[in-house]
Amino acid sequence: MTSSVQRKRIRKSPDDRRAEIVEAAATVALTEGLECITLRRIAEQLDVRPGLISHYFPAVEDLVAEAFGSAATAELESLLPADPPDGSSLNHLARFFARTTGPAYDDMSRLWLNARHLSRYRPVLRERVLGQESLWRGRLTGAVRAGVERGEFRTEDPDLTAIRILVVIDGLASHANTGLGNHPSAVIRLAAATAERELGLADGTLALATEPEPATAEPGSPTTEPGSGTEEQS
Amino acid sequence: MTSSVQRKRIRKSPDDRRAEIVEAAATVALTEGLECITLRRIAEQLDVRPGLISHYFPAVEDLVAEAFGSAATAELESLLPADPPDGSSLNHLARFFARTTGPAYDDMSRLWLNARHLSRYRPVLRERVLGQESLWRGRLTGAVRAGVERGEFRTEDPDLTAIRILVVIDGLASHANTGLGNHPSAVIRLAAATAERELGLADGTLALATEPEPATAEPGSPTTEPGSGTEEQS
DNA sequence: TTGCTTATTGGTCGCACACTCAATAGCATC
DNA sequence: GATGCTATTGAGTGTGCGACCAATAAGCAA
Repeated sequence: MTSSVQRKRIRKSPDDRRAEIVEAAATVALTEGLECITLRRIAEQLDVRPGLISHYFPAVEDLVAEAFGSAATAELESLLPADPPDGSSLNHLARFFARTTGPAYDDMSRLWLNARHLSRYRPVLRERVLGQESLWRGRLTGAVRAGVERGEFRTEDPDLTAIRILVVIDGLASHANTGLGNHPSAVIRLAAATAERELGLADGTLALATEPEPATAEPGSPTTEPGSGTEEQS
Repeated sequence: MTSSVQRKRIRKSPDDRRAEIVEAAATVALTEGLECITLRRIAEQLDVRPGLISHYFPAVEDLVAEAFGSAATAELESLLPADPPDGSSLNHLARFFARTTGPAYDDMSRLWLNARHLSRYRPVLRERVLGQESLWRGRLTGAVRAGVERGEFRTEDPDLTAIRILVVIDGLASHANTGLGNHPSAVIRLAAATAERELGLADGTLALATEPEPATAEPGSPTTEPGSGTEEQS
């Protein structure tokens, strides 16, 4: 299935090539899993030879960690932008929950699950996971704190509140590979409900505000590959 | 480094041998991970040849699923015995939380994480995981319902309550491979606190009742972790 | 003791993996 | 157009995996 004969080798700058490799690996990580990031698989995707991947990443584990970091960072940026758009904090969080509990987040749930398990064997990846965890927690804490300062939320400890919300999200994400659709809506809403309770909001507040949005220039992200369908694992 | 020379082959009944294989696989699953269940690894552990494992489990995936099921069932049985001991429902649950949030449960947390991820690629395992999930949920629901009937707990929907508790436990277990020790006690207590809120109990009710126990022949869990005391950084 | 069933072995095959390194060729520079 | 740097290739190493199967021997029954 490679693109026929290898006609001409294309020579790129190390920076470009490296970025290209990481991007390809991140895509594979999201769609097929971190253990599918192999020299052969990534090389095939980029139509180069496996040796080239080795050249840029002498140890595959480093590429795996980099791929996870890249995918997670990108997701967080689209999920909870560093500079909160002018809308209310409530809308900001509502959009966060709409996304994290919807099917659009399934790949990311799977990736977190994947990374957390693989961390058991891969120290470099584990460090990345820890870094991303504190990044996500910090970002959510910031969003909560901003809402508190605006008078929209009410909580004693924004940090603990963020942790409580994330624990619920992680708990729900645990089932990404086993039973997505069979959850009753009361379960799917668990994360938002937790946030509402923690932040002193009325029930359903964080669920309804998703649609009346002034369109913050966030169309379908171009990085999301729906297809591929090929899944194998020996 | 096998136990010296293969002196004499020992012939066992198929049932015994099969049980022995599953038990060994379950041990490996708990201590090293499900992907370490290989023909060679299990054969080495039992001091037999790999071919023998293949003979009893022509497809390794079946052994992996069986090993997970075996380990999970055993754990559940010790965690929430089917026939609740004569003690109060509150004690029953308190012991459950003491165990699930303590380090004694780390291996099991890792195993669940492992199995849930691996379910992505292994259909047979996925079915087992789904089965165990409903088993655990059912058992916890039963414990909750028993407490409600005794007048010790108060909840509208025991099933939903059980799910909410399990989601928190799963969320906490997500971090089994990436720093469980650095959680502040408020986080470790999250599961019990959720149960207390759900069941209409006062704060700390499910944490204190662990020590004044009439000794129900429950070895192995004297580690009443009051808190790891480590600070956290956001 | 002898014979027979079958649990167990030993060996082999094909595959996928990470990693290494000398040889090659793209391309910017002169 | 020639030159030199180096990004890229091709070929090969060794390991571990699941799966397969004919040969072997353990231990029960006759």
